[in-house]
Amino acid sequence: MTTRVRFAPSPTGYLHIGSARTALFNYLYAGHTGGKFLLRIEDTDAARSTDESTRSILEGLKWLGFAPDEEIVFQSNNAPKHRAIALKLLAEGKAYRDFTPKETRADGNIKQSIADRARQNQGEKNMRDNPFRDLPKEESDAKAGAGEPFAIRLKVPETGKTVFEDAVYGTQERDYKETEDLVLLRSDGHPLYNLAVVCDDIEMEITDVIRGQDHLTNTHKQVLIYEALGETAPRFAHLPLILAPGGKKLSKRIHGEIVSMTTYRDSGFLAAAFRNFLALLGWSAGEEREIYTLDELVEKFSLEHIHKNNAVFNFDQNNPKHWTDDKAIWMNAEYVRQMPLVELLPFVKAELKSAKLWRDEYEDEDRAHFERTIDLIRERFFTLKDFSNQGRAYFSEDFDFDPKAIDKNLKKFPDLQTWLPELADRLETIEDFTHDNLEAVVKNFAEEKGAKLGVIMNGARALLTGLAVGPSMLAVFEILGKEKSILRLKSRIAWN
RNA sequence: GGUCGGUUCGUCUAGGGGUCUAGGACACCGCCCUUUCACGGCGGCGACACGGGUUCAAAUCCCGUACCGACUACCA
Repeated sequence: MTTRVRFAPSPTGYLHIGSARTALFNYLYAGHTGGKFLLRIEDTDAARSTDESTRSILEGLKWLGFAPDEEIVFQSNNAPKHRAIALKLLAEGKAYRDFTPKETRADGNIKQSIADRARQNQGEKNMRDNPFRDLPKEESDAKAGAGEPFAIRLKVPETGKTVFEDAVYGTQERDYKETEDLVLLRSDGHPLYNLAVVCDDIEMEITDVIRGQDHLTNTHKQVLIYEALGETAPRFAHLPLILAPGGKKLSKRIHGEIVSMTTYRDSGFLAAAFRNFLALLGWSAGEEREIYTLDELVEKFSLEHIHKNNAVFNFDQNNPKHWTDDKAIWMNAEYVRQMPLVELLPFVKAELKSAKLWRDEYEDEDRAHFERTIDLIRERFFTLKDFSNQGRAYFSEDFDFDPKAIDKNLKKFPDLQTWLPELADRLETIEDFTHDNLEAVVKNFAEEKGAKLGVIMNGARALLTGLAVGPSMLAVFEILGKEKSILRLKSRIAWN
C-alpha cells in the first residue's frame, strides 16, 4: 500500500514555523516512502478562518517548495458529509443529542478559563454524567422535533481504554474515563475538529498522520471515533514542538513576525537553507553533518530518528544581530556562499530587481563580469538582502557610506584627501587593470608617500564601497574596473 | 487539579550498559591569515536535572523527586 500523508493547517494565521516543519516532515516521509503528500485546509471554524490566512499559508508552502500531489481539500466543503456521519452515529446509538445550552465564553483567555474550570473539577469527575446521555430515543426525538437546539456528542463507552502506537512516542494508552463525551456536531450544525479530521482522513485514505505533539491527546478522541465508525485508524507519528527561548510557547502575539514563514522569505533567506535548518529541528540523521540537499533529506528521513523532546527556536528580540536563530542564519550563509553560482543567480537577480539595481546586460553582454562580481562578494554575505544592501556599490553609483568606515578609514588620515585622487591618476596609467599590476602601482604609491599600505587600501575601500569590510581591495579594484575606481577615488562626497 | 509527554554544553544535537577523561554544529572568546573584514585555519569555554536502585560496569535500564511542556472548548 502506498503511503498517503497530509499536511492540514487551519487558516487562522500565516504559516507558522512549527507548521512549516510539520509540512516538511510529511513531505519528506511521503518522498522517502514513495507515497503522496496531500494538503487539506482545515477551515471548519468559520469565525476564525480567513482567506487571507489560506493565501499566506499557500504562499509559504510554495516558497518552501512543497507542492501537494493531489488537489487541495478544503475541509469546509465536506461539512455536509461530516454532518451525515454524525447523524449516522446518532441513529446507531453511538452518539446522543445533548440539549444542554451552549456555554458562552468570554473571548479573553479561553485557555485560562478552561484550565481553571478543569482545576475546579477536583478529584473524581465523571465524564459520563450528562443527563441527556441516556435519554430515551422517543424523548430525545420529541425535544429535537420541538425545535430545541442540541449538540451531538459521542457516547464514549463506560469502560475500556484507547490504545494506539505512536511512531515517535511509543504505545499510548488512555482510560475511557479520562475522555469526555466529545462534541461531534455543534448545535448550529457545524462539525467539529475531531469529527472532521477523522472523516476526511478516511475519505482521503490517509495512511500516516504526522502532526504536532499538541494533538497527542486528541488522538485518543479520534481513535474513539474510528472505533465508532468501524474503521481502522491510520498510523500516527507526533512531532515534538518548537518552542520559544525559555521553553515557552512560540506565539504570534508575543513573538510576532519571527514565527512566520514569509518573514524569512522576505528577509532574503533561501528556501533550501531554511528547509535544511527546519529538518534538523527535532530530527537528525544520526551523523555529524549539517548540510543536506532536499534529495538527501528525503533519502535519509525516517520516523525513528524523530526526537521526543521539544526544541527551542533560539533568538533574541532585543538584539538585532540575533533577531532569529543563529543557526538558521549560518545555514543560509552557507547556502549563499556555497551553492553553485548558476543556482544562486536567479535569486540574486530577483533581489536586485526588487531593489531597482538590476540591469539586463547582467545576463547578456556583461554576464561574465556580473558572475565574477557575485562570486566575489558572496563570500561574506548571509542573506540575499546583502546583495542589495552591502553589495549596492557594486551595482550602482548611488550607495551609502557607513559613518564608521568614513571615520576609521578616511577622516583619521587627512592626507588621504589629496592622496586618493592622486592614486586615481596613477590607476589611469594602468593598461591591464588586473591584480598584479594594481598591486605594483598601489604599493609603489604608498611607498612614495611614506604611508602604510593598509591606510591607502582601507581608505580606498571606504571610498569605493562605502564600507570598512569586504573582499581583498585589489580584487575590488579589479571587479569594479578602472573607470569606476577612478571616479570614486576622486569623488569628494564621502568627505562631507 | 487531572491525564499524557519530556529532561545531554547558552541553542540544535550524537550517543541506547563498557570504545564517554561524553562527539559534532551554531553562538561566544582567543590566536593565526588578511597591512580591512563579517571569509578561512587552529584552539578555548561549555552538558548527561536531582536522589535512590539494578549491574563487575549506567548518560544509557528501573523507581522516586524536581522542573518544563501539551491537553483538559459546541477552537483547531
